[in-house]
Amino acid sequence: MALIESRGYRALTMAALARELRVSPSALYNHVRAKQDLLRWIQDHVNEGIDASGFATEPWDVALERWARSYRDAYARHAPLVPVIAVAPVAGAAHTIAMYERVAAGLQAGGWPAEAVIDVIVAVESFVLASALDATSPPDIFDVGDLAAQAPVFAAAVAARRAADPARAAFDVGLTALLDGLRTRLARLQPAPSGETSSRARGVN
Amino acid sequence: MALIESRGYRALTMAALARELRVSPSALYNHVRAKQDLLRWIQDHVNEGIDASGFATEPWDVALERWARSYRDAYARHAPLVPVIAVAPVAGAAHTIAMYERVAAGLQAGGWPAEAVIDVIVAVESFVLASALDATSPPDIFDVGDLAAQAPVFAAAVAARRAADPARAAFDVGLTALLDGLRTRLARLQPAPSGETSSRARGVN
DNA sequence: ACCTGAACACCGTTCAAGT
DNA sequence: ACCTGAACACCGTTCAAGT
Repeated sequence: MALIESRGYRALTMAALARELRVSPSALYNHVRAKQDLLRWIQDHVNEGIDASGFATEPWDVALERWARSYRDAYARHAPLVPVIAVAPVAGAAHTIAMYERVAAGLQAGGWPAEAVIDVIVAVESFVLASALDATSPPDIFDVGDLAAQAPVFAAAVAARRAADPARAAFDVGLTALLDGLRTRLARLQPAPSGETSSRARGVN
Repeated sequence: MALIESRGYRALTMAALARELRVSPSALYNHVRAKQDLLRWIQDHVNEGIDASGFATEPWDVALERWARSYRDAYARHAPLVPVIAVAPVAGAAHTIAMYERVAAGLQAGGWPAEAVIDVIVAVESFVLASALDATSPPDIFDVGDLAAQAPVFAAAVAARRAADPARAAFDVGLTALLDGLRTRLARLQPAPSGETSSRARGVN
């Protein structure tokens, strides 16, 4: 059905979708209560393609990094869904729930206490989703224009930033820092494990 | 002019604004090229209220934390602007540029190299904006409904999460980790300073 | 159970015409 | 320079009527 959004989200209108399916717009409301339902359906489909496989085999931090990168790349291609996700409840979205189950199980196996698991997921997810949005922003977004004189340090910093993919560079800085900080937090949360370093601790399973 | 959005963003329609100003809708287009202009104007106004004062007096990490908290709280009250910010160029928005100037100057004075400053800002800002969006999400967003059997670990983790303000708890976890990781990165970037600890280093000015 | 066709209540925006 | 009024080209959604 909705495999046909190859023409961007701005064109994803109920009338256009109906035309694609050679059906009248009102017919869609036999399969969907509102457009919001359709977007949640697409979201669940996108989430099915996110790589959460590492949580079954790798240390939690390695798996979390792989998941975060896969998550960001997926939503960089589906940026208009980002504001939807923030509000849409997860109930009924089977693939989405399956993804969260893998992440939660991996974190808990890695030593995170149950009451902290969701906070970690939400924190990483927040950073990931906004970074996906950032990846779609115009490259000249930080050009100060004729106000450069009032912001010399900022303008110079913008000019000094010449990475091939600035949005990815910022994502890398943030993700690395976030993971590093989470490792530190977990290490403080639990007594030092025997033998392994804390960043590689698998915990019980 | 636009001090009158006390009735929420869903009601912020060109027609409603025109009615508020006792003017016809088409008259607005003498002051604004499109609705997007209006939203950027409001954004600049919101940014004026964000606390970036710490960068002139405090160590960079203390100032960054204060800025991030103030930033999140402001946009938790203006969540519909978040998707706009991600795309809207900064040019012409005087207060927004002034804010970035303070942040950039503070980071550079704290020892961050010019070419890394924007990446740090973008990373923190991404996390902040998505957390603001998250703060407006319904509290039952993670209820798995009738799929609980397929996601036992996740469902248990959701149940174990009983903070008074879950969104703020996740924000705290993420911000603390992010700042911690950034301190570590800066310490690795520069040779150990004399006398002070790296987290308190002010650098040159 | 699923469709059509007409209609409704909106959107943002343009443009000729006025003062 | 700034306004009005009418119009345009859309939106998502509802609902009676058909098969």
